Parts: sequence; C-alpha cells; structure tokens
Amino acid sequence: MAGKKEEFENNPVCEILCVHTDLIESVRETLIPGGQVHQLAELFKTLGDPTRVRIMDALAKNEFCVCDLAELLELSQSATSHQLRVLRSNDLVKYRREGKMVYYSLDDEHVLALYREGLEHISEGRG
Amino acid sequence: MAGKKEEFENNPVCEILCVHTDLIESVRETLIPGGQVHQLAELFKTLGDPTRVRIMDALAKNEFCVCDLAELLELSQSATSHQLRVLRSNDLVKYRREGKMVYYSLDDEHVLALYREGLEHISEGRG
DNA sequence: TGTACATATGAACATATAGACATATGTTGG
DNA sequence: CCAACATATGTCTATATGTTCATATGTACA
Repeated sequence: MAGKKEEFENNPVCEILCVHTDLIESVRETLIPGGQVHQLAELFKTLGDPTRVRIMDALAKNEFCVCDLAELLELSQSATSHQLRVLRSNDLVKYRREGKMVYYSLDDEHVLALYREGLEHISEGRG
Repeated sequence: MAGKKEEFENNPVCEILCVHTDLIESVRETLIPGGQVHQLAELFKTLGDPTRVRIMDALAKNEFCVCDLAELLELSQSATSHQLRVLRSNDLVKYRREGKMVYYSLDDEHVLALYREGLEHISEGRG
C-alpha cells in the first residue's frame, strides 16, 4: 500500500498525480505577491455589495452629500455612512467638507473605468 | 412638535432636512435597475476573495487543469473545484474537457481587462 | 465490467459582514 | 457656551460564505 509513486522524483508527498511540474514551476515565479492578492480581493469585495454598487452608480453621475445619497437610494443615514466609510477606506471615493455637509464623489477616473468595465461585462453577457 | 416641515411639499415624512430635491429627482431617472445592481455586485463579489483572485491571476497567465491549479496555489482539490465553480457561474472562466482532465481559462479578453483594471488601481495607490 | 484517476458536489462549521439602533463627533449660528 | 443639524462610529444580530471532509460523477484503460 506504500512506496508506489517513487517512480517520480522524491518530491514532498502529494496526493495529486496529474501535475505538469515544469509549467507550474515557471508560472509560480510570475504569481502576484500575497499582499497584492489581499489588496485586490479587498478592492473587488468592496464593490461586491448591492448597496455599494448603487452608491457608486449614483456617484458616477454626480457628487452627493450623505443625506442626499440616503434619500436618493432610500437608505438609512447610518447604513449610507457605514458603506461610504468602506468605500473611502478602499480609495474608491473621496470627500470634501462644506460646512456641516460632506460631499462624496468617485476617487478618480480610474475608479470610474473599473466600474464601467464591470457594467460592460454584465451587459455583454445578455447577448 | 408636529406639522413643522409643511413648508415643503407633502412628501412622505423624512427625517432628513438637507435634501436637494431637484438634483435627486433628476438623477433618480438615470439609476441602473435593480437587476443590474444585483448582477454587478455578484460579479465584483466573485472577484472579491483572495483564493479566487489567485486563481484568476494564474489563469491570466496560462490555462490550467484543476489539479495543476491546486498544486500551484497550494489549495485542496475540493477548495479549488468549489471556487472554479463560483467563477464559472459568473462567466469569469471557461473550461474544456480533455480526457479525465478539465482545463480552465479566463472567459474572454473582457474579463482579463477587468482584472487588470483592478491591478492598476491598487498599483497606483502605492505611489 | 471493474479499477484508478480527475473532478464535482453535498453537508457542516467557523468566520465575516450588512444593517439597525444608539450615541458620539464635528460644524454653524445664536 | 449651547442648541441644532450633518455625519461618523460602536455594538449587536441575522445572514452569507469559504473551507474541510466525505462522497458522487465522469472518464480511460485493462
């Protein structure tokens, strides 16, 4: 029952047998580092919530203060602020203070491009 | 204590007072429908997991069978297959069968563009 | 047909998170 | 300083989800 796969190299024991070792080794060098994996996942996860998508959609069209966003999207003030905080932490939106009010907008053109790229994907999926 | 905000229209009672009604009404017409909101959130949410990001990253560089992916990313076969299923359901990857093996790759150029757009965002944030 | 391998799926558990509620912070005007 | 308003934040709970373990499906070959 043992010592059956020794016809390969003395690799660390691996249950899987179909591995294309050379390909794996060469691609392994090009994989993005763990830190970037985490950042990238956080970025997409941030966009991966219906409420935040709606906020992004609104901000893609105009700058808004918190209470306008809440009214427009029929959200509570708390929920709106919480989600804006998440978007802010991930550099998806920026804000400027004007008196008591705080106005939010998309952080830059790049964020807008990312959002629209997503929109295109789901649109073409319909054809 | 009551009937204080009747100087506005007889809108449904709203605790918020700072609303820019005209702006909201005009933007409201342009908001994306609920179905698209859901689809878009699902798309981004799918990309919003470290394991799936790593799979996307690998597939952005080469086609892989399941066990190669598992080996390359040091994941269990089950976890790999589960995540590939999620990616497949959201049209982010496609697959082809060859004998016992199933080879996965990115669904199209558009998916790759979306992934790279995300990469650029986190890269520029470093500057 | 039966065995071995590659992949897929089902169930269960631990963790993460969106929103409600209450409250704190920050700003303006008196 | 105090009151009123706009926004932010802490806590809690219900829900969603990633992984593991066990098992099922599918394919090739003897």
